[in-house]
Amino acid sequence: MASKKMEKHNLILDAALKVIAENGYHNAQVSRIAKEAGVADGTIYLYFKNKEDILISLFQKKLGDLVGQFHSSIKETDSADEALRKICEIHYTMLEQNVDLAFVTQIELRQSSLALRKEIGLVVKTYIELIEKMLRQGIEQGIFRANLDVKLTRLLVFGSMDEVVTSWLIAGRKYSLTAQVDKTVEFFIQGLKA
Amino acid sequence: MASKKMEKHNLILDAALKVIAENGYHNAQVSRIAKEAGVADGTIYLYFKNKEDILISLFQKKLGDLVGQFHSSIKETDSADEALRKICEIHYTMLEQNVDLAFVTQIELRQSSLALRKEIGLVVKTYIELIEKMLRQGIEQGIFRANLDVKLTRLLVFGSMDEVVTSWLIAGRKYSLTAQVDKTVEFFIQGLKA
Amino acid sequence: MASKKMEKHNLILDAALKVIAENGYHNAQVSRIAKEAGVADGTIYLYFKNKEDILISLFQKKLGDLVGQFHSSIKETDSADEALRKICEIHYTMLEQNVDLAFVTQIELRQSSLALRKEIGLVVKTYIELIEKMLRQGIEQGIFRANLDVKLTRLLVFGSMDEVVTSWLIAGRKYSLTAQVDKTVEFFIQGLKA
Amino acid sequence: MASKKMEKHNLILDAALKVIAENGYHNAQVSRIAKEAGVADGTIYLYFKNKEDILISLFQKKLGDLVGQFHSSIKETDSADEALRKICEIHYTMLEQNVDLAFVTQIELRQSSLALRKEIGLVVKTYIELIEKMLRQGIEQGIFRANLDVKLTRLLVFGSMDEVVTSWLIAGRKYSLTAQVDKTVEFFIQGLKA
DNA sequence: AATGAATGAGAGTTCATTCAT
DNA sequence: TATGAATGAACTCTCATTCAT
Repeated sequence: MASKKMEKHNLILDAALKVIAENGYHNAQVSRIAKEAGVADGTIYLYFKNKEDILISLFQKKLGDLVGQFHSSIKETDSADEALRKICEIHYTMLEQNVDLAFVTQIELRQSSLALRKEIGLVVKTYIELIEKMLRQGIEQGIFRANLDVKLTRLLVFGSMDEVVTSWLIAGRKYSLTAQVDKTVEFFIQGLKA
Repeated sequence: MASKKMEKHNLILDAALKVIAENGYHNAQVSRIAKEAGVADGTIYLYFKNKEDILISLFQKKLGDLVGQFHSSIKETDSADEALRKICEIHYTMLEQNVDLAFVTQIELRQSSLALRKEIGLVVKTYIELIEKMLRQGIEQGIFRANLDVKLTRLLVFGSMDEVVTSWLIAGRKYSLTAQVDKTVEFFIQGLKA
Repeated sequence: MASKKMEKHNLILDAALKVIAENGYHNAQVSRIAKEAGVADGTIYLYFKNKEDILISLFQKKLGDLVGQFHSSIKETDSADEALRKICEIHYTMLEQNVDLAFVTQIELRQSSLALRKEIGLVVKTYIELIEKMLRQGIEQGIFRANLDVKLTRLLVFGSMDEVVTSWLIAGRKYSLTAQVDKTVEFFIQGLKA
Repeated sequence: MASKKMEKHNLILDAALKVIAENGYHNAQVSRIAKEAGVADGTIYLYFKNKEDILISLFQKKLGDLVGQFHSSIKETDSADEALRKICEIHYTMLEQNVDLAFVTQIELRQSSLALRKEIGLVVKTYIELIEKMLRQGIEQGIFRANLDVKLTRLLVFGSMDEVVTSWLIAGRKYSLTAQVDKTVEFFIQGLKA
């Protein structure tokens, strides 16, 4: 029962992801999503409160999955630099492997309503706090500088990776995103200094 | 003649900036901008092709002014680390001093159409190339690592600063953005390493 | 068999009355009535042709009951003025004692479709004919004026009482409706004349 | 200027009256009213806040005109029975001469939303208060019984006439409404008594 | 007999853009 | 140049009804 309900729920979310990725946020009409999912327009509203609810659910689920990946991949026993590498690796790899998701999260959903962007903010916050935790561990482990402002640095780290992904998408995915992990991590750890 | 035309042109752009900052992108109707500018709706179309053209012009002009600031502030003779500091300082200070502009560029205009975002991309690209130039100089001057991937690193640097500004806005501007310059630059130069 | 069928039939009608009284005609969705009756949406359609059929049945049954009351209360041997008093008394008392029914008949069902209002008209007609009969008897008994236009007067009598009930409901039932019987009947019989 | 604006305002109101009278309240779509008025759908919203606003304006204006008729026709010097006759005469005659208006006020607008019905109530109240004033004068003049409950009686008088008009409409306007004035007034004044 | 998930037609409203003045 | 009244396409959501189980 519950699984059957969830099945159609996911069916609609997947359809929404595809439609937004292909047509852009502003051309993702409910009727188009319904058609892509193979259900009637009204059926959408049996599973979602309104259009915004679809988008919020989409973001929460897909990005929640992503954040889940981080949590399950990074062990407490990892050294902070290993953890940092894993974070960057998962971040780049996952989005490279799910281009639709990447487009939707990096480009399309950013055009959305205030309410949606607030929800997005909440999910992103979880991720940013994961980065912060990693930074704190690095300081405790003596691997990272003790005078780091972790609240600021977590933004610098997240913002860097986020910009790299967006730029890769906009430029047309002409190179491997995953191949940028090493250099990105090296920048974080070593900085620019000769 | 031409200057009179430019006067009203600017009048409309300033009105657009104010209206978007106050009401958000999705509530910035042409009629509202016209009212704020003190002209009739139709007059807008004597100076701009369509609504998108207003926004593109707005971004080009305001952000162009900003990029101009960078070019005039940074001298060829600056050492790369001095240049990097200036870049970050101007970036943070200018946006802290122009909150309307900050909101519009960081939050509101990102909800816009593909065409606008492409235009934004062009202006931002100029800035990113300035960062790249600074990085190259640093390498030549032996201040920055020779093995830097400048195409990647320029994104890491820009993305970091961009995220810090956005986060500062969303969080409600509860602290000084300019006060983050030192730690930001130190992160870029020293990295995380203990 | 038949009684079992009627049981659920009535169950649904009672649910409809309650739902309309509580939520108003425009918020009395079939699904809400089904829920109140404790049956599935589809079950409704085993007992009623469509939504309008529920409402028509509701009105016919409930108002039919009311009209039945009149017929059983008024004896052939009553003098016309006694009969008139009984009619008014039952009219006011029954609706005062069944506020839900009063709201539904006086306020909510009047917003309904043409077809329903025609059906309502038929039931009301029976009542109006009862009033007419009473008037004829009064004339025969020499109690009422011989030159009365009974077709017109029955409307004047019904319309008066109907308006009093509606006004009492709209004003918030702040006084006793039954207490208006004496003065109403006196108006009918004596008129305004000093 | 103002008159030009009012012209179109009235144009739309007249179109609404016609469309509602011809198609019924529930088939009076905004697009249909616009077409009847010979304007674009959007133009409607330059003159009215929303659909309900059209209907409220319609009722206020048309019924306001009617109530105005009463006030201008009835002189202070009229004896109460003359005034009563005038009220009934205007009531019946005006609606007989404006069948569209009669249909809309007696039948269609009663199916409308709560907000509209509240507005209708306000206009009707003015009329009912006029009836009350006439009754009070009759008592003062010694023409009407001193023991009349004017608050109740005004409803009896209004309800009677209202029902006669509605019945005349529903029955298909097969007889003259104006011809009912004499007998209606006689009923009010003399009552049923032989 | 009973269920309830699925259907899909239908309508009010906004707002960028035009064009007669 | 400037106006601003008029345009009309486009889209979300509701809910009575159906039908496979």
